This record gives sequence, structure tokens and C-alpha cells, in this order.
Amino acid sequence: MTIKDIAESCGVSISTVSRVLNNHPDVSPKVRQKVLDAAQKAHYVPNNSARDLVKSRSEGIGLIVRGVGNPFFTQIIHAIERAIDAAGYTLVLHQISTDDDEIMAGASLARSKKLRGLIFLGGKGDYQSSDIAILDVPFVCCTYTVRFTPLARESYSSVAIDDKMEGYRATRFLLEKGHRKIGVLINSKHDRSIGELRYMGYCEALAEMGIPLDETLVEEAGSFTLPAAYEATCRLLERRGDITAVFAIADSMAVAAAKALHDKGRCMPEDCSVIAIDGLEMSSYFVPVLTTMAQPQTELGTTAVKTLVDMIEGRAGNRHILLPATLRTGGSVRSI
Amino acid sequence: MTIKDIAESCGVSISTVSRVLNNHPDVSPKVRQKVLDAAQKAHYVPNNSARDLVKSRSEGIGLIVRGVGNPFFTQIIHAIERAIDAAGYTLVLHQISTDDDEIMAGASLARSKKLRGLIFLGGKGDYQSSDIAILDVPFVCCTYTVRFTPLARESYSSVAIDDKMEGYRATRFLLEKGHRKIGVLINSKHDRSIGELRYMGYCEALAEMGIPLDETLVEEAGSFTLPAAYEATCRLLERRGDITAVFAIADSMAVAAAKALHDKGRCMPEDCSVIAIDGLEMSSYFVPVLTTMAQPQTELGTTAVKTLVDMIEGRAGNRHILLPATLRTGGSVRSI
DNA sequence: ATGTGGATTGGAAGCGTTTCCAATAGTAAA
DNA sequence: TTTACTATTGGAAACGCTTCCAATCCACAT
Repeated sequence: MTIKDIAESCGVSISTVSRVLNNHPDVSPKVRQKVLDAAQKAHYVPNNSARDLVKSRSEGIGLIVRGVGNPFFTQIIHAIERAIDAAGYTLVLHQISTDDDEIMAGASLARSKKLRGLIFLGGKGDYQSSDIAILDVPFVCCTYTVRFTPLARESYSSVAIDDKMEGYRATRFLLEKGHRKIGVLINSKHDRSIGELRYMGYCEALAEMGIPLDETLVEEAGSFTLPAAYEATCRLLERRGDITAVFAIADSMAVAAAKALHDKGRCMPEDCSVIAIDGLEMSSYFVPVLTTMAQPQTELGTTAVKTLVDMIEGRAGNRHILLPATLRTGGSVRSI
Repeated sequence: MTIKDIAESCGVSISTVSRVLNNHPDVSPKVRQKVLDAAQKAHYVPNNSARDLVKSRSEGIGLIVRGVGNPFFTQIIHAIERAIDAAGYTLVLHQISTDDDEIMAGASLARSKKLRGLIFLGGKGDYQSSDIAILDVPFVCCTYTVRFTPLARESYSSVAIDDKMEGYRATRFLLEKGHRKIGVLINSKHDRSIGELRYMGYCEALAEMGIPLDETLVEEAGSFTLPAAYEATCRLLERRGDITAVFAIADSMAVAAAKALHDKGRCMPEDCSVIAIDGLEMSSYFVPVLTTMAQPQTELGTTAVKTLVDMIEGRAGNRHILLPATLRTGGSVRSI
């Protein structure tokens, strides 16, 4: 059942049917109704491929996520899907692995699927203008604080929390509770990763209190996985058995850290407090409840989509939005 | 950058380039390499709309999931995406809410997007032939045990664990550890829900040991959410303070149950053991480690895709596959 | 040399839509 | 009744790709 069949059954031309179906103005009411009825009766469903081909674009928005399995992302993906659907677009999900180049992946996905826009979730958020030059659709980088090359700043949007700030706030919270020997559990402090920023916040909080930075308190897990975080915590404890608190830069790492503490014979929070950043729903149900800087996950997702759709439809230019996290206190931190 | 540009730059015909790009055999190695190089150098990305148009179908597979936010699904979705990608298809994700009709949602998605197949994740898994008649693409129902209307059984595939059996195994494990007063935490024991089946397994295990079923040990949360499970556990404890173990039908519910136990002054596992079904990765990092019947999440996802693709490509008819869960023991259960 | 046949290659017809442009019908003014 | 427009309509050219069919090529046997 194509537009052509309808045209024939109505005795009009293909062009006319197309016009009716696309709500073009220049069609007489009589013909319009006739065509509409015929289409209805024939259960006509437009062929998107053909339309996309001639318009050389689809109504798809690509979501490139590094690590779909990351529990922190699920709620954001949830919100993104909802918002994309509500805006009349289609979600095309594509996940990449740690060492894939998200820009390249996004570029080829966008090209081959003729997508209207892209959302990067968990990307590195640090793009050179030269890198993103191959992207010819608007995109927004979600979740991680974005570092800008001056020129690149003008060409895409971002929605994230202020990682450095929240790292600062988390550390500050521990300091205010009297902790001084605070271990940091981090994926990596280099590579312009998310960890680097949260770690910078940690450093800043210490500096503000006049506490010298002690490198032996910093432990890199190398990734966000639970086993890596567990091992890292073990190393940290072995080296610095005297810490009274751990700042894990992600809730999931904090879970692994808590287990490592327990396995090494330490109680949380009696022997060692734990604070994190992310705010998984489940963290509120741990015993003790994990203290964490909760990211506004749903809002991150919906804002990302809104920003992107605004760009796609030309309603607004690119924007860079920072959303605040919320301190969610639990029993995992105690005063000393 | 189209196939035509490459053809020109190589001095060959469009057909030849197409053949090279589609790995057709009848091309001389020399030409093939030349074309490949050119395509590579030009960052050629095929236009899917055009391809779909001529082949009159897309390469899309729809994933209809009820509750993307459910942590248990994330790993499965992850596996599904990977497998779909590897098979050369594209994932179109669509989530629905609790009370949406998944079949209707799937049907309209499949039509408008010209999808090749559908995967239902977390659907009710209990379809009447009359319901699924509107679906004109193959589909597979993943995750939940499927109950069949005789005719419907012939028309679609399913991949799941044997919910009743695993419910039985979990309960049986507790019984073997000496527990006799075992509370059940369940979303619902009616509505042909997943809970009903796991609960049936519980009943069977008790019956096998000659233990009469006690309705006061059964608590329905009404959903799988953490707050609901928490409240349900509180009610259960209030009514039956004498239970020595809880069988939660999902890991996430077990987390909430553990917290409720703690908040009601009970230690896990000293005062009350907990066992669940699902096997979230994170459950292995809880203190104590959650004992659970771990579903083979990755395998569920890949098998679902494989089954679907086999149907799509006509390699095999529909199948109904039950995958075994694996008992993962942790400290959350103790012998009495 | 002359076929012969298989291996390669090119040509061209669509796939279903949109849309520009030309054609026609209809209407009001002259 | 003509004229001059305007409102409608039809025709046809893309869009980029696959694929059937015909054409060309080349090595090798005759």
C-alpha cells in the first residue's frame, strides 16, 4: 500500500496525495477529504525510508552511551527516551566501549541513519573543534562536566553537574564532620576524565582548610567497575590503614569500597566513613544509607533532550547547563 | 559522499562499488581493494534510508521494555544491544509504562518504523492468539516465563528462566538450611505476573517438605519498586515477627527488605536470612553478600536476539527457551 | 587464429516520497 | 466574452542504493 495506490484509487495524482498527507495548503477540501478517507480505509502507513531518503534526514536522535550497563545511566536513559518520544522523535541507542571514540561512533551513526541529533552520555566531554568537525548534526553532551576548547564551546551543548564543585562539596562535608585523613577512590586522575574533576574538587576543599595534599591517600581504580573499585580500596587500606573516611567518586564504587572495608575488618561508618557522588535510588536503601551528592538524573535527561530539540528545530542555539546535585545524607558518614 | 562519488574517484561503475561494499563475490581483488581504500579514505558511510528503500525494509529491531529503569534489565539491554549490533541490525528502544499494552505499542512501532522484529522485555508473557494477530513481524518475549495459549505458542519465541523452578530452588535452599518460617516478598501473586510463578515455586517447595502453606507469610508489594518492597517488608515483619528468612522475588526487593529488617531492629542474617532471584552484579558487593538465584542476564539477551534473528532470516522457526539460573551463595543466609 | 566459457564489469530499472515547475481549471475583473 | 490571475493539479526529476541483465574481457583449449 503506497501513495501511488491511494492516488489511483482516488483518481488523483501522486503529488496531490503527498500534499494531503503532508498537510500542504494547496489542496481543495473536497480532494483532501477523499484522499484522507482512502488512506484511512487502506490503513496506509508511510514508508519512512523513502521519505528519509528524499528529505535526506530521519526523525531519529542517536544516544551514544559509554556503558549502558552502568546503573547510574539507567534512570537518565529512561528520562531521555521519554522526552525524545514526547518530542516526536525516535531513539536510536548505540553503546560503545571504553576505548571507542565516541565522536567517530556518533558521526557514522548519525550519517548512516541520517539522524537529526546526537546525545552523548558518559562521553569524555572534552572535544577539540577539529574532532567534532566531522559531526554535521547538533549534539549535546550529557552527564559529565565539559571542558571547552574555545571554538568548540560554540558548537555544541552540554548538560551536566559541576563535577569539580560537587567533589568539593562532598569532601567539604567530610571535613566538616572532622575527618582529616580522607582517602579518594577515583577511576583516574588524569586523562581529563570525570574523576580528574571530582578529584580537583577534593584537592580544593583540602587546600581551603590548609591541609596539604597527600598523594598516598589517592587511589586510582582505572575504571568504574565494581571489581576495580574493590581492589583499589584494598590497596588504599593496605597503604593507609589510618584513614577515617573515603570519598568515592561514584555510588557504585562506594558499594565496592564498603565491601572492601568490611572484608578488611573495618566497620562503616564506625571505623571509616564513606561518601560518594551520583545518588542511585538504591543507595538510599543500603545499610547504612550511603551519603552521596545525588545528581538530578531525570532532569539531566529531560534537559539534554530539550536542549537538543531546541537546536534541531532552530528555536535556540547551543547552551551549556550545569545542574546542581543534592546532598543526601545517610549513615555512612559519622562525625569524629 | 555517496557510492557514486566513490565510483567516479575509482573509475569504476556504481554497481561495482555496491558489490564491493556488500561483499559480493564477483569482484576482482584489485578493484575491490581500490574501492575499499577509496571508501575508507573518504569516510564513506552508507545511506541506510536508500538501502532500506530498495530492500523495502529496515534493519531495525524494536525493543519494547516495561521499565527501563529497572536495574535488572540494564545488563540484559546491554547484551541485547551488543548482539543486535553484531548481527547487523539497529536497536530502536521504546519503553512503556506499567499499564500500557505492549502488543499494541509494539505493533505500531513495528509498522511505522518498518522494523524486522520485536523483543519484549518485561512484558506479561501471556498472549492470546487474537492479541498478537496484529503483529506482522516475528517477536520474542524475554525474561519472564511465558504462559501459552495453545495457538499462540506457535507464533512467537520466548527466552526466560523457569520462574517457578527458580522460586522452588530458592525456597528449597532456605528449607535445607533449616528455615521453616519463610516470609515471601512478592510483587503480586495474581494477574499471571512473574511473582505468581515464583510464588508457585515457593509453595511447591513447602508442599514437598510437608509444610502447610501459611498465607500470613506472604506479602504483596504491588510492584517491584524499592519503596513498595520496603513497606511490604515492614508489614510482613509486623505481622510475623517470628520469621527466620525472607524470600524476595527480586534482588532489588531484597535490598529494600534488608533495610526494613535493619530498621526494625533485626540483623541479617543472624535474625533473619534473605534470599532473592535475579543476580544483579552489585548484589555480590553487598555486606553481607546477597544469596540469589542469578539469572544469566547476558545469555538471556544474546539468546533472545539470536532467536529473533533466526526467525527474521528464516533460519529457524519459533522456539521457547528456558535458561537455568545459578545459585550464588552469600552471607545473607545462615543455617539454623 | 578462433572459439568458448567463466570471471568481471557496466547499464539501467526501480524502491516510495517529496517537490519544483509546468499545466489546467476556476474566478473575478474588464 | 475575454483577460488575467490565482487556486489546484499533474508530471517528472531526484534521493542513494541494490540487483537483474547484458556486455566485455581474458585465459585456455581447439
